[in-house]
Amino acid sequence: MLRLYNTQTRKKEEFKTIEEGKVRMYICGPTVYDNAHVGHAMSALVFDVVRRYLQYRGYDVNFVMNFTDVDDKIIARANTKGIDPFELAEGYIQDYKDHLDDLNILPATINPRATETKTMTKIITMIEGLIEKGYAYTVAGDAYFRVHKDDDYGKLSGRILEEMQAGARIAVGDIKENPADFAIWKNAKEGEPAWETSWGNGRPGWHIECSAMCLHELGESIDIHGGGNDLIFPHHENEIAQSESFTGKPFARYWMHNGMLQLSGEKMSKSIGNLVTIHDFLDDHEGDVMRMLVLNGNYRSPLAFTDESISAAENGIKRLKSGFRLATAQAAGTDVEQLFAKTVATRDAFTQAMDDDFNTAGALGHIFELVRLINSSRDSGATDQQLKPAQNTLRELTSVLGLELQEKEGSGDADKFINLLVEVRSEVRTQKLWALSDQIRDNLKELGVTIEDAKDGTSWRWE
RNA sequence: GGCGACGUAGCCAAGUUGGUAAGGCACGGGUCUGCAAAACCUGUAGCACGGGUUCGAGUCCCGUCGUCGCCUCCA
Repeated sequence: MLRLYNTQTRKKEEFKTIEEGKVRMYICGPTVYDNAHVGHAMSALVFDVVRRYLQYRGYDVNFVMNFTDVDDKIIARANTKGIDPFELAEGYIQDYKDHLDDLNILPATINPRATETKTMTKIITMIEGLIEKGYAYTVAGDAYFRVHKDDDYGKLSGRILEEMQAGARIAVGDIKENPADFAIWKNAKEGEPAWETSWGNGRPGWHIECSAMCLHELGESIDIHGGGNDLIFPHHENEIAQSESFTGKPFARYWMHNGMLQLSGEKMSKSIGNLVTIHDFLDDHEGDVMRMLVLNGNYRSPLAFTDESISAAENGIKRLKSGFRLATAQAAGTDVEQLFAKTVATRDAFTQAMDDDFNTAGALGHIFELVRLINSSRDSGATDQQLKPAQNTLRELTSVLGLELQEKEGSGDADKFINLLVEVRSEVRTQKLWALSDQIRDNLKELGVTIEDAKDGTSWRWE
C-alpha cells in the first residue's frame, strides 16, 4: 500500500486515485526569466522519482508541468536586455528542457504555458466566473480575489487571516478592498504584453494561471499537486482559493512539497543570490550525481549542497556501478543461493521503502546491500550467468529511481590503442619494469582511463 | 511575533503499529597486490537536553534549547 505525506493534512495518507489506475499530477514549473539553478533541479528530480515510481506501480500518470512565461520579472529582464519578453522566455524554456533531459528527467506529458491561447482563454473565463460569484472584483483595470469571501482560506498553510494582518507584513494596497486580497489580473502599462478583457487589457496574476492550466489539462479535481515548499503560501493557497471558488469542487487530493536545497546553510534562491546553476553543475558532474544527492535525503527535508555531500554522491554512484561489472576471467561458479534470495528480498524491501512516502534513502540502502552481495559473489567465483539475475534487478530498481549508471565510453578507435597499450604494459610488467608500467598507468589515468591489475589480468575502463 | 518541519556516529542519512540502532561517504585495521586502485572482510553512535508514561522509547506525552522553511518574488 502506497502512502504519501499530504501537506494539507500533515499526515501520511493512503494513496487513492480519483480514477482507477490513473494519476493526474500537476507540478509548478519555473518562471522563466533566468538560468535555472540546482534547487530547481532538486524539485524536478523529486517529482520525476515520484512519477517514475507511480508508473512502476502500474499507474498511468498524466504529468503536467507548466512554464510561467509572462510576469513582472520576465518583462523587467527583457527590458534591461532590450529584447522581446516572449523571446527571453522562449530561450529559458528551451534551456530548462535541455537541463531536464541532461538530468534524465522524463518529459512531462504536456508543458502548458501561461501565454498560450487555450490557457489565456481559461484564465479569463475563470476570472469572469469568480467576479460573477462575488469572489473577485475589478479596480482600475486590475482584478483581485476577495479573500474574505472564501471561508476556508488558509487551509493548506494553516494560516488565519486575522493573525496575518497582525503580523503587519502585508503591504497595504491602496486600491484593494483588503490588504490580503491578491491580484488575479494586472493592468498592462504602455508597451507591456497584454491580452484583451472586458475590464481592461493586461496579463494574468501568477496564481491564476496555474489554476487555469491545471483545470484545462487535468480537470476540476486532480490527484497530486506538487512544488517546492516555498510555494505553499501564498501560491498554492491561492490556487486552492481560486480553483475551488470557481468550480465548487475539491482542487487537489494530495499536496506534495519538496524541501529547499541549502547552500552554506541557507536556501538557494535567486533573491539571495547564492546559487549554482544547473549548467555549472553539469559541467563538472554527470546528472546521476545530482540525482544521487537528492535520493540520499528525504525529499521533504532541507538538502545540504556541499563539496562533501557532492563527492559522497559521486562515490556512491561509482559504487553502484561496480555492481554491474562482469565476472572475473577465472570465474568457475559458486553457490549463489544467498544472492538469489537477496535479489528477491531487495525488490520487496525497495517497494516497501518507496511505498512509505517515497523513502528513497531507505530504498537505496537496500540496493547498496545487493551491490555488496553481487560483488562478494563475483569475488567468490560467480559466473556472469549466475550474476545476471541480480544485476538485472539492480538495473531495474535503479532505473525506477531514474539513475542511468552508464559506464563512460570512448571512441571505438581509441579502445584499440588502449588495448594495445595495456598489452604492452603487461609485457613490461612481466619484466618488472615498474617505473615504466606505473608511468603508463598514471598517464592513462590523466586521459580518463583507469587501469586495474588483478591476479587474472589487467582491466581498464573510462572514468 | 504567527504557522510548519526537523535535531540519530566526522559528514549525508534509514528506522513499519515502542522490544535493545540500515545504508552511503570519510577514516583506521586486514585479505589480494611489485605498488596502486578496485572489490571483499572488519572497527568506530545509544539517538539535542531535561522530565514523564511503560516491564521496555530514537520511536508516545510535556518542557527547554537549537536549526531550517513560510508569513514579500521564489522549486
